[in-house]
Amino acid sequence: MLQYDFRQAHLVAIDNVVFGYDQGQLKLLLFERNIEPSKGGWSLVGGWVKPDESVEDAAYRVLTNITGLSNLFMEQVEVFSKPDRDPGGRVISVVFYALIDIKAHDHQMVNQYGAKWWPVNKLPELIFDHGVMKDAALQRLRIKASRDLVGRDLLPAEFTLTQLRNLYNCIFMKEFDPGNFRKKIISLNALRRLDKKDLSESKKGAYYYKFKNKSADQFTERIINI
Amino acid sequence: MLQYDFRQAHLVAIDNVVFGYDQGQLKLLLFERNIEPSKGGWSLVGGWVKPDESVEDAAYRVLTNITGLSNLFMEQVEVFSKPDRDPGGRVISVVFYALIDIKAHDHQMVNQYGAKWWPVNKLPELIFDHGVMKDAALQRLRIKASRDLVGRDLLPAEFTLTQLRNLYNCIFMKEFDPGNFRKKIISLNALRRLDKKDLSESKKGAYYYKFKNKSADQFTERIINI
DNA sequence: TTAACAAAAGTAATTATTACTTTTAATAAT
DNA sequence: ATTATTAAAAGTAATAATTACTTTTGTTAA
Repeated sequence: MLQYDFRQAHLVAIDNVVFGYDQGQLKLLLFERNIEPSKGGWSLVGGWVKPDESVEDAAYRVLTNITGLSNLFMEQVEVFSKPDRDPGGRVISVVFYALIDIKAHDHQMVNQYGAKWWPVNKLPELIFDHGVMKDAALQRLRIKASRDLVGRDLLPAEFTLTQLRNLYNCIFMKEFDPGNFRKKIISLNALRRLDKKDLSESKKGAYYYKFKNKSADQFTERIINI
Repeated sequence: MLQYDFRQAHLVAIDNVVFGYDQGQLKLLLFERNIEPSKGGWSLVGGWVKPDESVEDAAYRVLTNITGLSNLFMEQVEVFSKPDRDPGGRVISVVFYALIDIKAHDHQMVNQYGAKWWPVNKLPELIFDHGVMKDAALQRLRIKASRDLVGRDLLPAEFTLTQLRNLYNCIFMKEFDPGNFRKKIISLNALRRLDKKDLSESKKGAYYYKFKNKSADQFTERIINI
């Protein structure tokens, strides 16, 4: 166990880019930092990696502690390790992104930690390199969403194709053609249409859909061309 | 500098998946490990991350030391951090992949370190989780090669379209149609045809091509559909 | 009863992909 | 010299996917 040289050890942290979707907007969960350096600035959802856990376990632990949610979708993004990236000291940070249903998580716990949901296109100034981390995570989310339907973790269980399209509009920051988007999504055969309509947005009403089953949102086929 | 808790520090290493191309084959540079654990097994090109360098700097330093090459193309793949991944102790490893011209590097230095080039489809048993690391790196190489022409770092300066196609065949482990591949590559407008032919493979001879300029292999357009 | 509205369906033009066939330019054999 | 041989290079036609639209539908509110 001790044949390796432990003199050159590093502090390793994780930072989670937590995406949520609410009121037609893609949002990010941010913390108001209450310790120096950069006290008062806004940061991603971070924490230390413990000696006997993987970085994945650390990222998951930190996020479930705050949101009260389990079975979160999380994916590794990239390591940030410039020696001066954190003015408080040399910290290597592994970035993850997570997708969560804003309605489902424990708001009280989030509030108690001083966290707040911000629309991705109206973010406050982020500390350190967290802005770059967010950009990298969004790019990874786009790659994910270009191959798999990402609605399951962000939308309520029952949703309209218009809602799904709006989520994709937010993720890719462009307007998808309603007819073509509908055609493509239905061709994937991953959603089941319910005999129930949302009448709040139009006179005709839009059918509610739900995901068929757990594995049906994993495609090999491309949904969005990026 | 000392407001962070340095009691829970980690050993951080890098492992490079070094791809080369030679004699029509995609190859991997591997080391015969001369320390326990797994002495005698084959490993990726690894090294420790020093206190005041980024993981990118560490990966680059390790590889230039061994090959004598500079200006290497390298890209971060993923962090491997399961507590028991290395039986010698808890080591967090950041994996990179690199593309190098086998003909151009310092063979003597490579040999002196006990390294050897192995065809990717005839690899020896790799130590620890290095096999998984290799798979992840190959997948990243495919994503890269699906958007950018990757020949520049792997092929000699002048090459035929048949050679380039064979490289892509190796990377994607499938046979691309000669006519369609040619059509696609030429349409990218990234190569310049020389008034010179390679007559070793056919009676007619195949024109040599070279890359136009440094930035011409960065496309937004898709080359290969994955 | 009708106007209004977005949902949902349909369409036609364009572009990209695929699976081929034909022609070409050189060498080697006759 | 002529011809056979070879893979390179060019060409083609069918199919599939994408795009930019138009039309129809079902429901509510005026």
